[in-house]
Amino acid sequence: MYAKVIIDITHEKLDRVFEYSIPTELEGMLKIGMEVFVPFGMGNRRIKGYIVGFSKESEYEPKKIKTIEKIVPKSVSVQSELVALAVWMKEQYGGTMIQALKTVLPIKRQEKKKEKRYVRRLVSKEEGQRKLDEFLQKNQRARARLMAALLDQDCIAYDVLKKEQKLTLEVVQSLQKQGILEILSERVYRNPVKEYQGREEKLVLTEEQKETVETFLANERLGIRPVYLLYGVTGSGKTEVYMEMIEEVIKKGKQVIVLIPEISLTYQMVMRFYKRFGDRISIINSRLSKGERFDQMERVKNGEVDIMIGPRSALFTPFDNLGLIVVDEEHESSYKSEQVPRYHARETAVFRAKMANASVVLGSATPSMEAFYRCRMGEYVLLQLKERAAKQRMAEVYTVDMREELRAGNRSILSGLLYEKMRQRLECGEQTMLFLNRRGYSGFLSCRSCGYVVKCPHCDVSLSYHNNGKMVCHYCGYTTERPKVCPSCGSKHISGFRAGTQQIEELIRREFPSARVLRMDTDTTGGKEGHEKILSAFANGQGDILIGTQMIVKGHDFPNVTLVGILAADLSLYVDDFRSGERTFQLLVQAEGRAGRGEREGEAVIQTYSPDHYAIVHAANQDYEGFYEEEMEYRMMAGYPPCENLMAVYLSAESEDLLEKAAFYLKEYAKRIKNRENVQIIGPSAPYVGKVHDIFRRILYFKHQEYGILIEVKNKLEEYIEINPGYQKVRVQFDFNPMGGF
DNA sequence: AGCACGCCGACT
DNA sequence: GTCGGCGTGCTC
Repeated sequence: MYAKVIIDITHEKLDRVFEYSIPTELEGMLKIGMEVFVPFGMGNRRIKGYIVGFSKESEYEPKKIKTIEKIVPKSVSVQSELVALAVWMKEQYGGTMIQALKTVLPIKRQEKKKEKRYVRRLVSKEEGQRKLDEFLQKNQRARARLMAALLDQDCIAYDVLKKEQKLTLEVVQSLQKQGILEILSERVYRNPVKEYQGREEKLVLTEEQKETVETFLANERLGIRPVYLLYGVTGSGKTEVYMEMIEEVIKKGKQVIVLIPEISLTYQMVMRFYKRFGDRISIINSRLSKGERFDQMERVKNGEVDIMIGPRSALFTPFDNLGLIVVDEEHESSYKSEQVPRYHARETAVFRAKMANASVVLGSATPSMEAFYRCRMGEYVLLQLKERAAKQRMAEVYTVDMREELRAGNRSILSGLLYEKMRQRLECGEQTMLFLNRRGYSGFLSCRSCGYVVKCPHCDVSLSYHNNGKMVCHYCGYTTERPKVCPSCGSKHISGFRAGTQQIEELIRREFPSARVLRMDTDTTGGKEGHEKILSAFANGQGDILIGTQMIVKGHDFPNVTLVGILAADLSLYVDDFRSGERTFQLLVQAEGRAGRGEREGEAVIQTYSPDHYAIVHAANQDYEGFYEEEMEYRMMAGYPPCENLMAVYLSAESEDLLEKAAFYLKEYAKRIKNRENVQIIGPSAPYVGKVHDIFRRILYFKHQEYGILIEVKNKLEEYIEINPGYQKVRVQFDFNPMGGF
């Protein structure tokens, strides 16, 4: 029996499994995920490693195989659980073991050890110069390089030296011995939760909320820990329900992970948890530096934390007694990783919870087709909140057919109805949100005469027009001047499509000169702080109208908003993707849900060119189940998830020729292996964006009812690619049940 | 990452 | 010749 071990040294070259034999005294005691000490290298240094698998036969020369020394004392089982999770992820989503392990154990000792080392010169410039001459004379080139660098700059980061001057630690240490320099290390500890404003008094739950919590608690008492789908309309107080459940779980000494989509990690949300649970919570987000994240993980390991809140990576928090995982807004596409392994945090949460015997609560006002389907199949338990927490009515929704507006002679972006309603709001001092749906759309520049569209020369997408007169590629950042005449036909009639948030802002300012207008999109707001500022300004009543894209739909509660206008509701409908209907429905319902959260009732106006599309009709009626049924029919007919499973294979290469060959042969190979299982193969096709950064891309799709069959196909293809040298220069990635990731 | 091996210039 | 420093390659 041999064990496959990953060595705990962070280095590309060592990023693979090493085989070790198992001594008799450890036979039967070793499990996947355990930490063991192994002899490594010619000096047989004792190094920690992780067991990731076993095999009867060795693939390596048997006489060179060494033996595992022992199990690391009190090696926590947490990590073993996470390594097992990585094994599962590798199998489910493709990629290498290292990639999976790195996802699951993102910041291990590396950060601790690194602590960011600096090298500082101790001797005077003159002394240094003398040393430099001495090194040069002795032909000690590496030392001379180091000395020269230190004369140039008194204090330099060690990794910079290593990279730019190609120096090794040994060289630095020899100068340290001579007293020429010192090695410093720096460590900052910062808790991202800044202020503390006293405890929040527990809100009184509504009957519905109580019932929901009671169901959870009853199961909990019986030790039944299923996956719940908490389907609650917008404003029904799902967070209150989570907090109630969380409190119960941590009372029993267990820990909780709360996943939230990156964009809704608002200050407001964090403070709610903080007020309720104090500093036993920890938050990670992408703005945190690696060191800060490491500190948070240290707090977890020291048992200082019961609740971890964060985006999908928070799922890998090393709790050793996990009791509950909450996935808020489970339908959000940000739960799907865009890097290998392309895991879905919802599914992965369900698996981790199963391993740890914990519950899962998925929450959404517009559940994903997957989650609701699983409820219908009896796999998940449905918990429902049909009413808003303060009994407010849902917004009254009006649909405006923009084609009719045009026929009636209105060429404005605003329909007559929306204009009129906005005017009323301004009069009575209530707020309006204008939501621009521009998913899969950017403000491109086109020629009215010949139809030419200005495109990026490196990527297969149209360039976006920015206010400063520049054209920018959103994929590679390529920037160019806005052409004055059409590069193709020379016509002067080349102009932008007037539908960006900027254009809308200008129009609104013209139409309502007295209104205070705020705008929020990626261009205007410098990162998260900027968003926060604009949102809280609007919440504080420092604006009458807020214009924005997807982002304004999330997070903040705006009690004074009584009107939501949705512009170009159907723009997201015609994206080439089987989820476009679902995504449109979700966007619209979430946007409608912003209206009427306070005391006054809300209204929403949907402007669309396809008022009869079922996604828009059901969104206007705020009828989730109606939408679900109809969407499900389509998915069933077309064989899309969740009825069947879909595996996308993304291929990319610099040479289009090579790429096409690679795709062709991969398909041919797949045909040979899959026949007995009746797997449907589609493609290869060029994706919506066929070229990025001068790298060409193709997609192959595999469809089958059984996820397991697709995994088999994946494993075979991975093997084929590994063996076949023709794929050296072709990147291949697998994406199961994709969410538009290529 | 760390260790050995082999190469190369400098010094005795 | 030998010694010490430096670059390279390997680690089950």
